[in-house]
Amino acid sequence: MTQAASTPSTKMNSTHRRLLDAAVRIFAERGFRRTTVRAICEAADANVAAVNYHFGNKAALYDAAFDHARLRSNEANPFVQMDEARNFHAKQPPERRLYLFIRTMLEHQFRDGKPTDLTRLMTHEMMQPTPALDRLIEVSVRRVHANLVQIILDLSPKGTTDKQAHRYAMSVSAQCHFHHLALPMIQRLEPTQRYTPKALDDLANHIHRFTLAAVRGANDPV
Amino acid sequence: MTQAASTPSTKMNSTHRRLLDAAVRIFAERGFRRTTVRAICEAADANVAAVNYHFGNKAALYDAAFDHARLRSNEANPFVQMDEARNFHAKQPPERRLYLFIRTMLEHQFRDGKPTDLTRLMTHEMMQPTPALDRLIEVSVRRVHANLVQIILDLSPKGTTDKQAHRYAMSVSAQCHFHHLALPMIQRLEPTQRYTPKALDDLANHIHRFTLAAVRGANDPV
DNA sequence: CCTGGAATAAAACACTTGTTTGAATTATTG
DNA sequence: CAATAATTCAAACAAGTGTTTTATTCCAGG
Repeated sequence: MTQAASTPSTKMNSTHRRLLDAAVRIFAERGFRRTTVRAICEAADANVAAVNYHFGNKAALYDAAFDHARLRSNEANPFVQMDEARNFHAKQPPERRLYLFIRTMLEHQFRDGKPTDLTRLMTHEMMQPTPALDRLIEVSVRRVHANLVQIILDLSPKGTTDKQAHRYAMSVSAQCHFHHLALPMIQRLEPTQRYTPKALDDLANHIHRFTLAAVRGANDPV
Repeated sequence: MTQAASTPSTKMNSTHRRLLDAAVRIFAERGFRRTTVRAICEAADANVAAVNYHFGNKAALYDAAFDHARLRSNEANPFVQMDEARNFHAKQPPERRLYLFIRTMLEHQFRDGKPTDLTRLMTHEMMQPTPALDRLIEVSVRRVHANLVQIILDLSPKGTTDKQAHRYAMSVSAQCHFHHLALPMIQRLEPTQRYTPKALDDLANHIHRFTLAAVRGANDPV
């Protein structure tokens, strides 16, 4: 019989985990449609039937891989869970919180100079959304966005509306996400561009200053 | 025999053009991998063999469709060719040129409230680049980016380096492109968000003010 | 050791999909 | 009109792919 899908990670079979790891990596690389279960099984050193035995089918494996990537990413760097970061830094001035937000976001997206598996999976979801995207948004994106809006509100003049703050938040998110969303274009436009820790630092500083000047400058009258 | 690939548009066969139109639409919708030549032929009311007869194979049809979309887009709105817009507005003050740049970019990307076919094709290229991306960049993106950098330089204080201007330009492009690159996420985060002409107008104004305040504000010391 | 279920493996199945073939049809041209 | 080329079409091919089947191996618990 097929193994239960929600088996706790502790009693996971070895091939179960190997399949999951390979799936994350290859799905992130090629997206759902372009990856074959045979490629995953080969990478996981497992038989072709293993996917259906352990997960039911390819789609279920994809969902499991997405969740696995999200959990693994949070384990690797719990600080990156934005809602915790918010509490952690609640006492800091909003300028500082904005910087930490930007910096954390960028570090979450790039690792060893290239987008993380989770980031790549999410980017693929932008092109062909699946239920995994809805889950990710409800579980993480919505709270992160709310935190950003709050930071913006905290450093905006009184009377700033939620709608205005939302727009500013979008401009910040845009600057943070653009670099992985448009990576192929950026790389071709500026081949020397790198995403080393140092470069991410510079980038975070740029976005921070850019945003701070904008928010402190003119206010949208609308 | 197969029809020459570079047949001038004037003597294009009828099914040739129908295939191209259908290809643009469906490739834009689903990307290269997920669209089948059968789907295209059905939409074009042509036989399955028509693709190979008129274009050689699926990949060549894709390339042709990409070029077709680019040319058609330029024909539909020649003002949108940024390098022409630059000459056209060379006499305007840089603030005005920045606004026109942003506005034109947004209008180029959204049509009737949703991304244009060319924009969708380009977004797919972000996920799985093909030679079509390199062509697009050399033929259009590079010049557009250079124009933006020049605008930034024109409204920055003296002593602003190209590297700084490049960073500012990236922040502007990010804000312009984010809305179609991350559309599925934005729609789920803010379901009321629309991209009507009026909304694009507001958005352009926001990005314009945001950027202007940032550029006029602090300068990156790096 | 024996046994029964869990896990793995090899093979095959059913279906999709890009491509080709070869005949039929239509258009062009001398 | 005749003939030659261009185009369309139905059918089939070959390769790839998700999934299933069936048999075999592995391995705890009796």
